[in-house]
Amino acid sequence: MPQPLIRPSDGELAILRVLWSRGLSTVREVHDELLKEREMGYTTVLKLMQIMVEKGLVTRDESSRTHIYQAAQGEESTQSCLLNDLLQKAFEGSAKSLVVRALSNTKSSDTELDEIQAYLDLLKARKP
Amino acid sequence: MPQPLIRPSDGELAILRVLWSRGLSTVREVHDELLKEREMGYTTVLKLMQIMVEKGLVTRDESSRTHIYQAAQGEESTQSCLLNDLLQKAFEGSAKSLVVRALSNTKSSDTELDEIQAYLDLLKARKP
DNA sequence: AGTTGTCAACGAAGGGGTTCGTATTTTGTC
DNA sequence: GACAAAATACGAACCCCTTCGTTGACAACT
Repeated sequence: MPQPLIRPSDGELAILRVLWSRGLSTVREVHDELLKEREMGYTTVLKLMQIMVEKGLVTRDESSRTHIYQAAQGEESTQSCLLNDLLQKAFEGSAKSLVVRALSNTKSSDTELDEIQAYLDLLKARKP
Repeated sequence: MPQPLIRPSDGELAILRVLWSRGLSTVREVHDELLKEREMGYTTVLKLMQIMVEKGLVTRDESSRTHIYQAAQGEESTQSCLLNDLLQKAFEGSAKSLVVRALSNTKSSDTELDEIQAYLDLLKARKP
């Protein structure tokens, strides 16, 4: 069976972002990283990460005094989860609508457009 | 200046969906529509819509006894708002990542892929 | 006129997320 | 060993969202 795939809250997502980019990390390391974006207490991050353990969003190694955390689900899986949620709730399940809206929204570079194009071609080629 | 553009919650979004598709509606009409999807009390919808008035998500005509509501912001603006939010929080602002993830996620029909393709071409053509 | 039905308004309660202060335990230093 | 620093654990508080029961006003019907 596939993973449970839990939809993280905003605060949890901020922590996951740090874990994805840093890999194995302590609470202090995550806190230091988050401080670069906004002010928040150390225990706030700690509490959040403890809850995330219970939810299964992260795992931790408790063998040493300072616990070491890591994300339990990958960045791509989580992105898919959040995207699917938004897709159903705001786009009636139409991926096309979502993609077009996303493209019209932001100024993408030519390079990016080309990469999307390439991916589209790949998808089409795969079809029978 | 552009509209404030408020990010609706899940419950609010469900109501907005009804208002977008129905146009001017009473609380009862919205409630009846939502009942098709899931069970919920009339006053629950009423309360939500009252709060949405305060937030500016909907407007209402109170001239008659049964108030008549309508969405204050368009569907597309709201989609953009939600999409931008997700873009920043889960995709580091990269529209390309988001689009690719969305495409890889869902089985889009050939027709849809073609439409996306056409939109891509349009975007490219607009570039200098 | 009285009863029944519909509606808006209000308040309260519960759950989840976020924040942080405090207490406790462990580690390291003098 | 005493003291300071660092980490975890715990619990409380707050806010937002959601849900609904109750109340009071208005309307319609008999």
